[in-house]
Amino acid sequence: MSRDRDACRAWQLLVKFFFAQREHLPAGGPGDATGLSPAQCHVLHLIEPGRPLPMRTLAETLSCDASNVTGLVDRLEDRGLVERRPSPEDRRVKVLRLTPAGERLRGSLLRRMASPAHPLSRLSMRQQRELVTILESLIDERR
Amino acid sequence: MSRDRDACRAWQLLVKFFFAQREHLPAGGPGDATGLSPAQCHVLHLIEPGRPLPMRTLAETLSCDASNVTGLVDRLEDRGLVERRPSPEDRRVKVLRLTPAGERLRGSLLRRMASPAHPLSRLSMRQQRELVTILESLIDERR
DNA sequence: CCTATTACTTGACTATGTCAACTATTGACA
DNA sequence: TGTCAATAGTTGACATAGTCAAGTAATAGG
Repeated sequence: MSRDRDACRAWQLLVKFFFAQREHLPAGGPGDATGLSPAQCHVLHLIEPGRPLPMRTLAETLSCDASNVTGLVDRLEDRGLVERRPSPEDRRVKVLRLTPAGERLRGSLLRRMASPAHPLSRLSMRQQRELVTILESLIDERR
Repeated sequence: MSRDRDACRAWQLLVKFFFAQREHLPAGGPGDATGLSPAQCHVLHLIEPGRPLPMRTLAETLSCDASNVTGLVDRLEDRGLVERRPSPEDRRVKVLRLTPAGERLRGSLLRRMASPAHPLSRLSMRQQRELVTILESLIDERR
C-alpha cells in the first residue's frame, strides 16, 4: 500500500520534473543556438557515433509510431546532422549514422548536460549514483 | 568529473525512460478510454481538488508560454473536466477548478499509476522512497 | 511461387508549443 | 487624480510531434 503510494508519487514527480525542466533541455536552454527540438536532441543522443541505428529500433526505443520517426529523421537529415543508409543485410532497413556535424553537435549537447549549471549536478554524488542505478534497472528491465 | 559524468548520464537515462514509458502514461496506456493526451493528464494532476489554480501558476509549473496553457485548458474545458473562474481578488486572473467529472477522472488516473503493472512498482520499496526523495529535492530546489 | 510479415513512407488529422500582437486590469508614482 | 508600465490571459500564425490508415518494397515460410 505504501509501496503503491510511493510508486505513484514517484511517477508524478518524475513527470513534473520533466515538464519543469524543459527550459534546461539541451534545446531551448540558455545559449541554445542549436535550434533543435527536445525530441530531435533525444534522437541525436540515441545515435551513438560509429554505431549505426536501424530506424525501427529507434521507433521502439521512443515507443512511437514508425511514421513519426520518418519525420524526425527527415528534419535531422535536412539539417545535415544524420544520414540514412540502406542496410546491406536487409534492404528494407535503413540505418542512421551521424554526420561529422552531427557528432560535433551531439558532443556539445552532452557537454552542456554535464555542466554544473544543470540541476542534476546539484545532487550529491551518492544521490546521482543512486539515481543512475535506479534508472538503469528501470530501463533494461524493459528489454 | 565523475560527478559530472553521473549527472549527465542520469539526465540521459531520465529522458530515455520518459520517452520509453509513454505507452504507460495515464493516457494511451492499455485500457485507456480517457482520450486524454499526456500533457492534458499532467495538467489534471496539477489541479488538486479544492485548490483552485491560477493559469499563470500552471504556465510556470509547466515552464511554457501562457498561450499554450490557454489551449490546454480550452480542450480540458471542452471535455467538461475543468472550469475557468475569474479570481475575486484580481480580475485579470482566472483560476482553474476541477469539475466533478474532472475529479473522478483524476482519481482514476492516480489509481492507474499506482497499479502493480506500472514499471515503477517493480522497484524495491527502498528504491521507490529514495527516488521520491531525490525528485523532491530536485523540484523544490527550483522554487 | 504465393502469401504473410516487416520496414519504411505518405497523407490527413490533432495536439503541443513558440512568438508577436492585442485587451483588460492592476500598481506605481507624479 | 491621471498616466504609464507591468501583468494575465487570449488570439492568430506558424513549426513540430504524434497517431492512424493506406501504400510500396523486401523478406521469410510454407
